[in-house]
Amino acid sequence: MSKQLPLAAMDACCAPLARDPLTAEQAVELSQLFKAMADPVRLRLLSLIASHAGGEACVCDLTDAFELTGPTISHHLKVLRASGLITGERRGTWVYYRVHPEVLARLSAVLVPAEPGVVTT
Amino acid sequence: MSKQLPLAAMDACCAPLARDPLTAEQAVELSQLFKAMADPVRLRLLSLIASHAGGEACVCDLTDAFELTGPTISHHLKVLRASGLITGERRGTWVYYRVHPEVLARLSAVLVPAEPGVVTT
DNA sequence: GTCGTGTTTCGATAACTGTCTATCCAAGGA
DNA sequence: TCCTTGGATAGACAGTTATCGAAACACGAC
Repeated sequence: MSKQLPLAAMDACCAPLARDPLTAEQAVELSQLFKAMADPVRLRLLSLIASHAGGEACVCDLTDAFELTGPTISHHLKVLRASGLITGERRGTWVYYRVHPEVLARLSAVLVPAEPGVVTT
Repeated sequence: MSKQLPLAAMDACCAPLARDPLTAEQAVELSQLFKAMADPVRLRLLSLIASHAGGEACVCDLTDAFELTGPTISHHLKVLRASGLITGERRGTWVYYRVHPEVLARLSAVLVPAEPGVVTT
């Protein structure tokens, strides 16, 4: 895409939390992602985008789902974008957002608890 | 340590973010969990506890891993406890913490991205 | 070019968060 | 009993964040 995501998202650690202690660096990177999701509005935005048909949604769809002003929605989208969770692309009048599945997958993998049966390769 | 976890953690939604849009309620519950993890220190604490031999760690081990004062560590542990991610138990002189694997598993499941094979149109 | 719709940025304010010091409680040993 | 150690609580401070209204910007239609 363009110039978003110069950052932590892709370098975030992979080993599950419960297998090895996080380094301070990994913890900082991960915490930035979690912080981006630590807001009900942003979680719903993320979910709306991720679950939208075609894998993308325009801001006009998103603002209708909330009782918040446009600027506020834009702010939350910016936070999500800065964290690398989503990307935005302008096509004509509207801006379309889509999620970065790899980042979600990575977070999901990190949170997998230590199951006695699970042997990681 | 009486009864922590009277709350959201166990009711938090299960369907992956990317499959169905979160309701406002689900988003609030999930955001509380993510907020608890949206801090490098708390992430490392969680990781230290989860990855510790026996599945539990005492506070004395945890404080040594940081350059923070005892009360600060205690504060972060309290946040994690209040969110339902960990439980603490006093045994004699020391307090031992362990994670709630179900909560981690649930979060992990929620973050699983939409699988390319499962197309919802 | 101008106009209108949609989106972002700016500036301000209120609320929240992380950290500290000081203090207090619980358990164990002299 | 008193004293020491491990851990939690209380209160305060600085830095950050969420939200808004107003203004500015980008694009398409005309």
